[in-house]
Amino acid sequence: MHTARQNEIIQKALQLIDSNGIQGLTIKNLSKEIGISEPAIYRHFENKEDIIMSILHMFRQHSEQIMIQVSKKETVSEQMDVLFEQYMHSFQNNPALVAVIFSEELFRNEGAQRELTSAIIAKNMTQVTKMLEKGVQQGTIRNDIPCEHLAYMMLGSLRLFVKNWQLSGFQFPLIEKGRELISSIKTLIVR
Amino acid sequence: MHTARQNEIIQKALQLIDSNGIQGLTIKNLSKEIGISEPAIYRHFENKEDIIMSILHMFRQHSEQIMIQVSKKETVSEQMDVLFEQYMHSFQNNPALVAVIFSEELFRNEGAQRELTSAIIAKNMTQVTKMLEKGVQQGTIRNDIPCEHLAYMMLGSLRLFVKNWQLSGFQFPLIEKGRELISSIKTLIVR
DNA sequence: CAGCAAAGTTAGTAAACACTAACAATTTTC
DNA sequence: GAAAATTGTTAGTGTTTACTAACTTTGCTG
Repeated sequence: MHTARQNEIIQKALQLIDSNGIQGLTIKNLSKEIGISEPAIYRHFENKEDIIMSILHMFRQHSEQIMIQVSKKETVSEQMDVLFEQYMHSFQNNPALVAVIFSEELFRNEGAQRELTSAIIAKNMTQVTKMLEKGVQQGTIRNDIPCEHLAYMMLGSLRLFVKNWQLSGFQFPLIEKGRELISSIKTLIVR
Repeated sequence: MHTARQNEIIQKALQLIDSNGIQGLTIKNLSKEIGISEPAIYRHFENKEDIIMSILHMFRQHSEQIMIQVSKKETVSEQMDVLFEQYMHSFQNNPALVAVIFSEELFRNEGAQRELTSAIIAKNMTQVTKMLEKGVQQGTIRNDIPCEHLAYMMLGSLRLFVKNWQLSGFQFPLIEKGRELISSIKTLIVR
């Protein structure tokens, strides 16, 4: 789908956003980071909007990949483990990705960015909610609380947790602490 | 502390960020919104950075005010109610505030912004964690889960919930649905 | 190895950006 | 009600922004 250079540009763009926010993503910074001239960027992407949309598409694809892995597991308990584990590994391997899970805040300009962003989040919430509902049906998840609320807690705490990891300057072991967090969540909602 | 015009500028700046992200906050937009010329802005704030810092200070003060209200309640259960209730009312009255609770994503430029932002979030987490720990000591909060994890769930779900409200275009009744969410959380962690 | 497409360059554009200088109106103060 | 401070204006600064035109280098292909 993308050439090597295009992937390089997407990755560097992500890192620029990660370290300086959306305002850090300029064509100048990007070309400097990669080591080519500004106009060379336009040999690979039509415009800046195109780069941002590619970042969002990449993240969506990434999320979908995780959900595929999740759906391979049979019990909801295992699915929750895989969901967390996969996300934690993604962030560990590519810390710049943390910037994108909060993309709602970043990409509020263009209509297209906005819509894609909303869609990704909504899909995430829906999928997790459905996963939990299946658990309720199977009798493995407690049934006295709306699954939407459980999904808020799962995804909300995951997001805040990862954000704190970033704000701390990646000071604590993400995967290890992440396992402890999901374990706590499971204690609360698995029966 | 601030003059009427300064407060007006802060509020409009907040609204600009809310509707178009941090990139929507320009002196031109701001002056247009208020109905004065660009240089007139500089009669009230030294520079743009100054405006942004004032937004953050306002939000910090706002949060502190809420925590004061919270600390007036005796039981942790009541404190949780007040915490949620106060935040929900704040967002209901001033939806633009939603943009600021995710300020970590917005203000990643300057060192000063970054630090203040991190400090606000860290303080929030610490205060809620301590509140829950007191509950554990009093025997009202379950003691089989680290309070830090409970704080992640409380604040994380609150954030994601409010964000969804914003993304939905304020379609659902925030306060009502918020009460349901905190009720669910309490079912899980109050014993 | 000629031909050609892909990927790079330098030099430039217009628009937007934060901000300033100089002056004018308005309001406050004594 | 004059002096002074405050708050506004118009016109401009230099810098940064995304992006383009025109030309050159690189690397692959028949």
